[in-house]
Amino acid sequence: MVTTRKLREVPSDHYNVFAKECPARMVLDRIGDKWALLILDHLKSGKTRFNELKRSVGGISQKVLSGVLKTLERDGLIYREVYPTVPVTVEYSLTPLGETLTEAISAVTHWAELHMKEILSAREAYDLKV
Amino acid sequence: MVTTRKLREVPSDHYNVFAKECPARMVLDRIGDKWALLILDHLKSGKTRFNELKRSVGGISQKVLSGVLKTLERDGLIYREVYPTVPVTVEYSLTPLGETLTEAISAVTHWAELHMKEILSAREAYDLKV
DNA sequence: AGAGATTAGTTTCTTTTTGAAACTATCTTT
DNA sequence: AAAGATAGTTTCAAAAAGAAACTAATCTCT
Repeated sequence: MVTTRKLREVPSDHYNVFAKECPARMVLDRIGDKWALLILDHLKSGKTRFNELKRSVGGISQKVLSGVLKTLERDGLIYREVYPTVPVTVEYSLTPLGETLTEAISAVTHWAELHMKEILSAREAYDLKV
Repeated sequence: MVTTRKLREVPSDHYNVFAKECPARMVLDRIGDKWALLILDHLKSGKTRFNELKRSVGGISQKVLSGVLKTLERDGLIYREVYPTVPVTVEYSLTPLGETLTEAISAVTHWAELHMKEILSAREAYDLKV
């Protein structure tokens, strides 16, 4: 026997984000990323175009935005609709599946805004000690 | 005028995770990270030691685990307690502030486990098309 | 007594990812 | 004619992550 450790509840089919090889972990690898969180959270406010997202999500590069949107689309979390206007228009929006995720995500981003002060003062205290 | 875009509600003091320079964003930079999410989520089950965390959070390297724990401690989200046993014992646990975050985080990790199948089939569908 | 394992990390080196900037292509505006 | 907008891709340098070895003190096994 190696160590005694508490096991956590795992839903239905033995999926477990803590297991490196579990597909659920691959899912978390995608959504557990600040850019994905911000993009999904922003899409809650409705269809958004590429450059609009780039302006809204401050500091993201086009390359990363493009990449994250691609994987979110592949994972069925967002739609990508192309309109043959000139220049071309591309609209991104949440799929029903993506919508089921945004509540959880908003809770996290909202938490960040809400508890910022506590974190900043914790940092100050820590930096004084060390 | 640049573009018309919907503004989202911002809590109390004009903090906004979408703004690159906002301190709330720095907070999200920390917690919007798969390793931080997994570590915090795991700590819900109680005090945990370094190597126990390493075993539980599959695939994390010691270097990264050590680094993430350090920043989580600095941000006041976890405690680090050292006991002068031999060999030394170090226990990590959630602070009250950290506990306020774990509910939001569990929602995300739990979502990953719950909706894995939908995501996997979305991927298959996408890969067939492209 | 020496080998091996344990603790919680750090160090070094390689590989991967990220970020910044420039570039594409087509059309409209100045 | 040059500039600006669209939605990206490409290229290159910098930063981060991952793998593996190393630390130091002590206990256990042979």
